[in-house]
Amino acid sequence: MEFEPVAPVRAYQRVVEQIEEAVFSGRIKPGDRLPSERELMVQFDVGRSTVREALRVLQAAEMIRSRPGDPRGPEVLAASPAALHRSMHRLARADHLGLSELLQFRMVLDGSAHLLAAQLRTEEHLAELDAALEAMRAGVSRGFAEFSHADVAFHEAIARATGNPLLVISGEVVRGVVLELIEDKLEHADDRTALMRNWLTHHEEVLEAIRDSDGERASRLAKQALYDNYAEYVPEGQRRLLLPLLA
Amino acid sequence: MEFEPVAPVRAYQRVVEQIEEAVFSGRIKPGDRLPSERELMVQFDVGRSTVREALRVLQAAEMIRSRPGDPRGPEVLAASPAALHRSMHRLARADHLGLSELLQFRMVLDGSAHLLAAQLRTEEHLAELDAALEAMRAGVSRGFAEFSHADVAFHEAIARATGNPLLVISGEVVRGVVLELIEDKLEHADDRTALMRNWLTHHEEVLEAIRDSDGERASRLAKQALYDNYAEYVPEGQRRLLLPLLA
DNA sequence: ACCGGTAGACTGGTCTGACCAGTAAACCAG
DNA sequence: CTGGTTTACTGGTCAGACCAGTCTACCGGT
Repeated sequence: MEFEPVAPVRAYQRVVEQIEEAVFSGRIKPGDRLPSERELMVQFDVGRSTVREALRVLQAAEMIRSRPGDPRGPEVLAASPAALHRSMHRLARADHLGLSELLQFRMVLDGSAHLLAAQLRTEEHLAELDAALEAMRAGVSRGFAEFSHADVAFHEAIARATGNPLLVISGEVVRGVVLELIEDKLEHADDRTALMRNWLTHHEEVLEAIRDSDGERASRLAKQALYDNYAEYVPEGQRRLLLPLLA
Repeated sequence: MEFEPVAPVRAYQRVVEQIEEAVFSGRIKPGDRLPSERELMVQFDVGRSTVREALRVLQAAEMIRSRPGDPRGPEVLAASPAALHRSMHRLARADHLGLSELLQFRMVLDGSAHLLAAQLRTEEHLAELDAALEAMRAGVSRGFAEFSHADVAFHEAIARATGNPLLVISGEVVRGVVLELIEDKLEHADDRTALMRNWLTHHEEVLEAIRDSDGERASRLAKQALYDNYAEYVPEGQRRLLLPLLA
């Protein structure tokens, strides 16, 4: 005989669930407005503080935004990776997530994204990638920040070429967290110009593979480049975790 | 000249920041207790509703937990992947993703997880997988729900064998959302016993490959099985999105 | 006809004070 | 020493109030 721990369901929690459900089911779409707090408290038959705590939770999840004075009520936001980014960042900060795991995950995502992008890309995607690469070339002489920005745009363009929002978002998030973990180390790198030129040639090779629809090559190049550029920051004992992905 | 949008900082937000800071900096450790709400409201010099909204935000981020009646106050929790899980789940559900995208992503994740698991698994992992497989065998005769439960356990064991929490969590989330999308179709499948036997043999093959440390084979088997079992539910025109992953 | 200012009716943000059900620890009777 | 009971708290919820801010619709001046 198995029992479960009993925990009362808080009123604010039930309010959250109902609103969440309405968003998930599509009954409420991004851009729509929720009724005002005073109206919600009538509809849910709870006090205003309960409504407000529910809205706070939804706001923390980046699902709504409310502004005082706006007579249209709280705005329902489009799904955004911000909350995901925050929680992943917190985990990394608490040492529950090391660079090796993040890098491993990024190699998985980027590798697959390159593979898929090479086979599914359209001419528009290629043009977008060309533009991003051009921006990177220009960025070399305009400082590391600018270059890094263009680099991110290139990777996002590849993810978009797969047509899969999950790959776009997870890639974006994990890339961001990795950068936050090692940005100080990159800041103090000796030869940043050589570094940038390195990355540039690598991206050119990748783009060529994608243009040739050679997914296998693009994927291998991407994973290898990640390893080559970041493995030095991974504790030695954990580098073997990354090797199986390079085979 | 660049200006930034001006937004007033809410009182509850400043409370959140201070508590967050104390946790991140280590001044407050997991297991510690926060002062009671009534105590916090004098320390921060704000009303109780403000304190409560701040605590709600922290609770939504899985950083604290509070229980009515506990005179020791709200408990500070250790960082846990639960928040990551929730935000990823929300994202996956709110984005109104199609089965093709979810399945594509799952093939990516499962494929890599199998590859890594095969090379990194220990004897403990193998024992765990053996147990899960045994539970699946028993489940065949005990109904679909039971079988499905054991199946999930098997996949989670593989993900855990990679040692990467990100693979575990994203796998869990995507698998869950996929199931939500097609569970009704599975419920009404004609020959569920044959279906279960099919899956069982497939899992046996996978486990063998993992035991042999043959990551390539395990990965290929996993992706192929996903395609074989789920592609029929994917709209025809979108199946080509999945094919590049089978190469 | 247009425009700028203004009045009013809202909004969310915050505070106060109250009540309840629940917990835990100290107390007390057996 | 044990088992109930008291007591002083806790968080959860509600009601009501005030404020600063924002829209909107109206209105008077040009």
